[in-house]
Amino acid sequence: MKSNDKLESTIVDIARELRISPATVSRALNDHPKISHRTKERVREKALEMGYRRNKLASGLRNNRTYTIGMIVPRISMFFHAEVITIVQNLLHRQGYNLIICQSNDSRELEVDLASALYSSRVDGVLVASTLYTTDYSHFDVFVQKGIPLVFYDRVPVDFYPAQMVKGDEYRGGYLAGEHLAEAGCKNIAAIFGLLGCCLYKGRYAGFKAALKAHKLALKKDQVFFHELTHENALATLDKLFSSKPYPDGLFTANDTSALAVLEFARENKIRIPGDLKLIGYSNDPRAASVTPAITTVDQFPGEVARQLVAALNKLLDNRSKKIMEKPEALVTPVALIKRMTT
Amino acid sequence: MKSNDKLESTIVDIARELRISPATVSRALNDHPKISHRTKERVREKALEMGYRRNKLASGLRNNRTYTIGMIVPRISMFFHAEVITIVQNLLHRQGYNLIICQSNDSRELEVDLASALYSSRVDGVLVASTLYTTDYSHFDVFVQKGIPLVFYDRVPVDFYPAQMVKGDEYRGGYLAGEHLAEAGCKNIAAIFGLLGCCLYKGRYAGFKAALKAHKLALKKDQVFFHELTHENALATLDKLFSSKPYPDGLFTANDTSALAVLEFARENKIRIPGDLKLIGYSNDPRAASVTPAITTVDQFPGEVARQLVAALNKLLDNRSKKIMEKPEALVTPVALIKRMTT
DNA sequence: TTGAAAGCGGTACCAC
DNA sequence: GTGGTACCGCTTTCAA
Repeated sequence: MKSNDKLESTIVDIARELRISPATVSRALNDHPKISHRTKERVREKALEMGYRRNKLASGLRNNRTYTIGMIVPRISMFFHAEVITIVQNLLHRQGYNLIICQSNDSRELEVDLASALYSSRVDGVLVASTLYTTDYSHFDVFVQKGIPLVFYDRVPVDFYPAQMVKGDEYRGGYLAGEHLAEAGCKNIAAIFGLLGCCLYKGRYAGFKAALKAHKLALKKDQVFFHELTHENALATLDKLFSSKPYPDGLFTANDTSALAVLEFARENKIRIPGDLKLIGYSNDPRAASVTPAITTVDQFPGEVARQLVAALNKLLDNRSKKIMEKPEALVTPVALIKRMTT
Repeated sequence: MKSNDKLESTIVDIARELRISPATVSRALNDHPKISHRTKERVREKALEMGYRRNKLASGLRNNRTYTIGMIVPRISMFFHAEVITIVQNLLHRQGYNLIICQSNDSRELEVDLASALYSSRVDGVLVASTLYTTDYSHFDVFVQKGIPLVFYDRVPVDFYPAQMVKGDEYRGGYLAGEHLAEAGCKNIAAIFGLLGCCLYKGRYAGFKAALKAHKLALKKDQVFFHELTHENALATLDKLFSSKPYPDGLFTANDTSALAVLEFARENKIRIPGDLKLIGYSNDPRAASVTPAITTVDQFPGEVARQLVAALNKLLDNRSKKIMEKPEALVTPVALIKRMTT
C-alpha cells in the first residue's frame, strides 16, 4: 500500500505518482489536444488504478458549469410527467448531462425550496412544470437574472414571464373533446375542469366551450365544475350532477383520473357508458386504455414535449456561452383525440 | 447600482459591503454561536438584499458534505417506486437533504453511469433499487470503499454484498398468494414470475411453491413461466397456457401489469374471472383496484419501505461521522394480501 | 467576538 | 508539450 490511507485520490496524487504536474494530469483527463498520446495513456491508466473520480464540486466551482440540469415536476407518478422525465433524461444523458429530478407534490412552498436548492447546486439549466397553485413565479427570478436557462412546460405561467415555454395545445385538446361529444349526438353536455388559475384548464375550458358553441350547444353553468381533479372530488361532483334530472348525456373530464372515477360511479349507479353517458378524459393515461370500457381521451404526446423541451434547453445553453439573449417564445406541442369505447 | 455587474454575489461581496471579514459573514450565515446577534442581523439583511445564495459546490468541496442523497430506481413510472421516492423525498427534505432521483431504465449500463455520476457529485449517501439484470454490483464498490452510506432496497443483491438492505418479504408474499389460491379451491394452478436472477422473483417463487406444497398441490413445470413481466410477454404466455386443456383454474402473476394483461386476455377469450380462473397479482398498483373485476394482489407497503430506508440511511450517516462501521444487515418490510374480485 | 489565511480539487492562463 | 500557480466560494483553524 502506498498512500491509500487517504480516501479520495485526486489529480495531485496522480501527478505525484507519475512525477508530472497536476496541470498535465487535468489536461490529459480532459483529452486536451496538446498533450502527448503517451502521457494521456499513462495518466488514464494511473487514474484507473488509483480509482480516481473527478470531483464535480471542484470542477463545477472552477468552471461555472456542472453539466447538471434540474427538473421540477408536480408528481412523478403522473403518467404524463413520468414519460416526459424518462425521455428528457435519456436525451440529456447522451449529451453528457445529469438530471436532478425534483417533485413539488403540487406544493408551492416546496417548489420554492426546490428552486432554491437547484440554484444552490448551480445547475446549468432548469425545466419546470409548476404546481397548480403557482401564480407568483418570483422564485424562478434568480435563474432569469443570472441567465441560467429556464424552460417551463405543461403547466406554464399564465401571465407573462420572461422564460422559454413548451406548452401543450390545450385549447385544441378541449376543442377536440367538445367537438367529438357534439358529433356523437350529445345534447346535454357537462364538464369537469381543474382550477382556471392553471393554464391547462383555462385552455381546455376555452377550447371546449368554443367547440360546443360551434355546434350550437350550450354549456350550462350548473353543468360545469372547477376543482382539483382527484378521484374523490370527481365522485362528489358526480353525486351533485346526478342528483336531479335531466342527466347529462355527455361528459368531459379534464384528466383521466376523473374519467376513471366516472366509470366507477356509473357502474355503481347503473348508468350505461356510452349508452346513457358519453365520456372523454384527458392525458391518455395507460389506465384509460386498460379499463372497461376503454376511455376516449386526449393524447399529449409526452415524447414530443420532451424533445421540444430539450431542444429549447439546448438552444439556451448554446446562447448562454455566446452571451446572446433570445426572446422568450412559447412552443406548442400537438394533441390528438384517441377514440375508444366510452363515446 | 453598486457592483451588481457581477452575476453572483458571494460571501466576500457581503463582507466588503459590510466592512467585515468573509469569515464573519460565513459564521453569521451558519448561525455560529459566537457571532453577535447584531452582526447576524446585518449579514442576513445584506445577504437578502444582494440576492446571495450559498454556493453548494464551494461549501460541499470544503466540507466534504453536500447534503444531497442520490437515488437510483429502475423506472419512476412504476407505482411502487414512485411511492417510495415521494415519501423518501419528503422525509429527507425535512432533514435538510436534497434528493437526486435517477432512473436506470432497467439498463445495467446506465446504472453504472449513474452510480459514477452520483459519486462524482459527492452525494452523502445512495439508495438503490437495481435493475433486473444487475448481478455484478461492483459499480457500487466505490461507495463501500469510501464509507459512503449505501442502502439497497426492493431489488437487492442476491449474493452477499457488504451494504445495508431493506427488502420486502417476498417469500411471504408468494406464500400468501399460493395459500389464497389453494384455499379458494384451485386444483390446477399456474404462475408467471420474472427471471429468477432477481431476488424478488426468487423469493416469491419459493414462497408460492411452499404454499402449494403445504396444501398438497403441485406446481407443474409446464404451468410456470419465468420472463420479464411485460404486458406483451404475459399475453404470449397466456396463449401458450390456454392452447391445450386442461386449463388452469388459478393463476399467480408476480406483478400487476401481467395480471392486467390476464384480464384483457380473459375478456377476449371468454374466460370468466373468477369463475373459470382465479387471479392474483403483485404490488397493489392502483390500476389493479380500478379495473373490473378489481384484482386481488399483494401490497408491498411502499410507505413502510421508504421509512425503513431513510432510517437505515440516517443510521449510516450518523455512524459515518462517528467513524463506526456497522455490520450490514437486511431489514424486511411487511406484505399483505389484498383480497378483491378476481379470487 | 472577529480577522487573516490556508486549503478543499480542479482548471486555465502564462511561461518555457 | 509541459510546468507553475492563481483562483473558483466557502469554512475553519489559529491568533488577536
